[in-house]
Amino acid sequence: MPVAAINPAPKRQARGEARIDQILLAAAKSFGEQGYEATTTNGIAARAGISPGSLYQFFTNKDDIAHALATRYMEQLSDVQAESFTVPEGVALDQVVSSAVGSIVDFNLAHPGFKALFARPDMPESMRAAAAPVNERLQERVRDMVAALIPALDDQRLDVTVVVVLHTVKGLLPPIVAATESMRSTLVGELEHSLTAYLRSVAATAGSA
Amino acid sequence: MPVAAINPAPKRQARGEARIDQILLAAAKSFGEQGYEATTTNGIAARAGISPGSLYQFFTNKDDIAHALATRYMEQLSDVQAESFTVPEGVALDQVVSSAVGSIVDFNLAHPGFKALFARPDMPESMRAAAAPVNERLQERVRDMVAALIPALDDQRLDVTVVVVLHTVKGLLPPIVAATESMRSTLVGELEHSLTAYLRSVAATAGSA
DNA sequence: GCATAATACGAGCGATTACTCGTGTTTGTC
DNA sequence: GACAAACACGAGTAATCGCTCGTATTATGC
Repeated sequence: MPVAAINPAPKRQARGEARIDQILLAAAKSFGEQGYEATTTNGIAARAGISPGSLYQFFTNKDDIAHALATRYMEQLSDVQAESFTVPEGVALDQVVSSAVGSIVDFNLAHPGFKALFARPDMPESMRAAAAPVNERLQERVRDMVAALIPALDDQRLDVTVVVVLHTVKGLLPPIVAATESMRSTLVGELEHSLTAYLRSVAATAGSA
Repeated sequence: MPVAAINPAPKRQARGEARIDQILLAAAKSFGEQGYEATTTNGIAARAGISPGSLYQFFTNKDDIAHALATRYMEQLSDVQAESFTVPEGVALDQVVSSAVGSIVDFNLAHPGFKALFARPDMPESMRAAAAPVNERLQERVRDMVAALIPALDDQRLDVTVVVVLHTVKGLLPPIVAATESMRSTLVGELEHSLTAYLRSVAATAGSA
């Protein structure tokens, strides 16, 4: 006989799928506004317009919500990155950087909870696990992008460069998201400026190793 | 008659001063390891080797501990910055950057709680208030440094440049602190590389506005 | 030595929070 | 329409945490 499923996954009805969407949306807003710890599950339920009990029919605990949110972000990010992170041959470095930075910033603006899963240094262990796939995915994409831009880089230098690029973006996302619209575009431009200057400099010294 | 002091500050004995040091040290370690929210006041007390009641004879609440820690960091930072952030005339840009980055990294390694007050984007409001003076102080220093390095920058461009520099460092501090020693020096070098490339690029376009 | 203030203790209080459970309602299937 | 499964509710529970308070000990000034 087959091992009995501990949690026989219920067959979701359309109502249930809609509830899940509401819950994840409410959670994303709360995470983005107050951070993970300060967000209460009862608060998420209230914001989603349901009772605490209903929330726990779709998610086993608070971490599970963060995990589901991260998974969803990862899927949506894949779509965005498929367009904006590929490097067509013969395109200037600053255009590639601009495209990638733009898509990440837009994604953060459209998904307010994202930065809580991506740009935060000291998360509780449980949440770090939930956010890990998102970070790995981003790292791979940035790695491919940098490798395409600067083919002369050996693997070690490539790794270090990816860390610098990724964490530079992480560091600047909070002020960018918090800024007013005009200030935001200034900051985005300056982030692109910084990354471009760095990558050009890396490229200039890549061959002479 | 004078207004009665609500909290007549007790005259600290040598014992009391020593306790305060123990408490702040324990708090710094806990904040650095687990973050602010996950750190419990009873945990700080236990780590400091005292009872919860004793802790509250020196601090009115948890925020007060963070505030005192921030104040202490600010004083110690002033000493460090006085040496390493001043820009002697005729010194190369990359040397100034290297000195400043080195001092900030060393400070973080020596004071494990610092990054919880400096490099974290989504803190609770109460803690943001405690950390604000530290951030302002750093901002001023970086501003002075950049202004000395690139005198041609107008005020607006200067502000933006400072934000980029400061948040780039913020973003890279977590991986730098977490890295092993050899990886750490590589990352520090690369952070200096990035900042230098960016500032040189800013300097190159500063006159043509 | 004596009075006063500072330091020390730790059990426990009040508030908060993640999560449960008993019960009732809606939806899909035949 | 009948049955089961999915959905919904919200008061309640157990555990945690910041903080208090009554009491005991140690240091200081005279």
